[in-house]
Amino acid sequence: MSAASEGEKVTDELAPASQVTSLRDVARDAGVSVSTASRVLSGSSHPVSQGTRDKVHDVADRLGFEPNRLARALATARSQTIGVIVHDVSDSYFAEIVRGLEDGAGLQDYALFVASSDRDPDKELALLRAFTSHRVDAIVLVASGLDLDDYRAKVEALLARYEALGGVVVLMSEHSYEAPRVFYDNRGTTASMVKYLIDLGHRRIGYLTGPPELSVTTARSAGYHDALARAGIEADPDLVAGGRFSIEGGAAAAASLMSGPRPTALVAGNDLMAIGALRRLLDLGYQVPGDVSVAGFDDIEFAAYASVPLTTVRIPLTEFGRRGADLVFRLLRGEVQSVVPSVECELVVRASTGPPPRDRT
Amino acid sequence: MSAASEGEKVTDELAPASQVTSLRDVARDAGVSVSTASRVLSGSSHPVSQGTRDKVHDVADRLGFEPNRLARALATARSQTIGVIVHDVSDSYFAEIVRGLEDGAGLQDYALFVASSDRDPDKELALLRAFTSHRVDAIVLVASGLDLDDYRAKVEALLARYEALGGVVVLMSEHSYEAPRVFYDNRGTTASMVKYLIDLGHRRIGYLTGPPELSVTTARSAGYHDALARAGIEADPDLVAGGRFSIEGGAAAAASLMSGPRPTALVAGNDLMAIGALRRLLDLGYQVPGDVSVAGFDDIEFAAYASVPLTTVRIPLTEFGRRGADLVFRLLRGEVQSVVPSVECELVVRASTGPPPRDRT
DNA sequence: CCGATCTTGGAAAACGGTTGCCAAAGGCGG
DNA sequence: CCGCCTTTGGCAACCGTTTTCCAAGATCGG
Repeated sequence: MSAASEGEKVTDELAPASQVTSLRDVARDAGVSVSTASRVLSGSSHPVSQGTRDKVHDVADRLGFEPNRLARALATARSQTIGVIVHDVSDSYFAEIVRGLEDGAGLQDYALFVASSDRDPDKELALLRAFTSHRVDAIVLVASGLDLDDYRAKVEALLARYEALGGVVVLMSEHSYEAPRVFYDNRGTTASMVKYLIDLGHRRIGYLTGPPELSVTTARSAGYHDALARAGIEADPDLVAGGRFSIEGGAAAAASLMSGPRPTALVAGNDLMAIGALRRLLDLGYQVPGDVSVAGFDDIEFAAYASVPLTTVRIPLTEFGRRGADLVFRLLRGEVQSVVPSVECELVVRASTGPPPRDRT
Repeated sequence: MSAASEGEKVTDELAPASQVTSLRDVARDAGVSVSTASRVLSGSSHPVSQGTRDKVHDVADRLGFEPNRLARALATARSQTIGVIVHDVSDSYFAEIVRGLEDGAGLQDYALFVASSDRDPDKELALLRAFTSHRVDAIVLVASGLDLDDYRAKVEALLARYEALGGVVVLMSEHSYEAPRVFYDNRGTTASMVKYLIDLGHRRIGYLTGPPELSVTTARSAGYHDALARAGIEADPDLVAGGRFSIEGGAAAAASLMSGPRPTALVAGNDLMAIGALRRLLDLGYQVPGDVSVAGFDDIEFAAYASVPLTTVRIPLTEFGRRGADLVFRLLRGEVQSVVPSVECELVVRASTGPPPRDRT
């Protein structure tokens, strides 16, 4: 029977080889050309009859076909990806923003690359290069810019090259580079926080500031000085202590201020610092807000659950992220050139602030 | 002079067109073939003389050439990307793990796609499909599996298809799918937390459990029951209250338990729930740990800074993430088939737990 | 001084899609 | 019944790399 097996050649059914199913397979099975299959599956505007259309879809479903986006990207020059650079994803501020970006991107079937720069210039440059190499359709910088000259020049060169390639850049923080951005008012909002404390009666207000090289540090602490100036209070340099934008940074800065000029209120550059300050003050035996008031900035989710519920400035972080994504897509569609949508912030008064203690004006 | 301009044809210098510079440009400028340029720039093992090598590198640098990874991926079937699915990036538990994954991936020049599934089966399936489509080299599931039958079947089908494509799957949570995973002991560790409270003298210990359909919920609450059984304490179903794995979920569950069976200690399914419970208990006028002790699980960064510093189980989240990345690469290199590296957890005792109140055994 | 061996570099075929251009077929009015 | 227009679908080039296969030149022992 099956003796002369050698001769038989079933050319047609030969080698599906358990390989990944490609458009070619779908086309073959559906009895159409690859072009037609592509047009059906990729939502092209080229007309294809309903019958053919159904046939192709059926086969694609049956075969579990998943178009290779790498190939598609190569052909269309659109990768359907966005690169996001944050300082640290595990920092709630950034994590919440990323969440918003992700939601916005997901709606358009875009995927998000997320990377942390750790405020390291070299790492940031490397990330920029990597994203360029991956041909992301947009780069979103939510990490604040660094005020370092040669770093700035390099970033600008890289971003320019990236944009020349057709990429879109969106800024979500203070940055020297010129690009469309979505923002909120760091300076003005910090000023209103400080004014709020002044109105409560505080005169010796300390400020816990972030790393000096971050652009956002500059903006926020400018707000602190604005408010003091407007109230006619002379700024005392000793009332400002710096540290990293972290819990430990805040704790250390608070401790140093308390062992020195003894302010009646502390405004922190962000919630993390405020939370650290709070804990340290309590550990040192101070009452909050009885002896000293503490205020933060950002309103991360935990602000309300800190040692003492924190008075802070509410930035709608997730919404902010979503706005970022929206801006990206509007730019990709060529709808806008450089709008600057902003997001409103508001003071959230919780338990950590109150009037200054009686015994010391 | 330049009258008969039509005729002149400068074929050579015609249209650089300010386009993106490709390998072809580099090759042309360096006076070598595209293949040679590729070999130099992509670290191929094919021998190329040092002279040629230098020439190519020089030109590449001068032109600011960034290889198109999409094209490279298409040719090599390696995209140098990893897809990560978490429940929610803005949840510290996941954010810290993602950070570890990112660090590990970055070391190998891999980029990370991060997406949140929100515990929504459909969304999770869509993400799986999207990652497949983007041809990520690995998919890491850090979101816990859902115990829903037809969802499970679909996930398994999708993952199988993905693996058939050459992809690697790594699990970082309780999941029914069979794949290499890195884990920690949810059940045993919860049991030791509960035992710790029993040893402190507690007998009526409440448990704040997560959503029943999550595999991790099952594992952790099993640990709670193990410890009770071992101590010969009869489990009281009324001492278990469920809720979402969130601050609000914990607050609500705690409130319901206190208005009912009045436990002397509360063990939460995770830190978020514990933080919510803590706040609510304080608001209701209870002393923690005077009236009731509270314990969490995970040791997210904020655990130490909650309303009362939280006793909890420390999972080295960032390290855990890094292990996940390591496993991915070992699998990609074909070094291992299915190891199950684990990470050690330890009890961290802070201020939120103590002996039960005197007046009630 | 010659064939064999090593180096080095190029041509061309993938990888898996998209799309401009063209042709076949079907529908239509005259 | 015929020529023309409109659908519909196929061919083939292209996106930017990698890699296989091959050839030319250099090196070298005999």
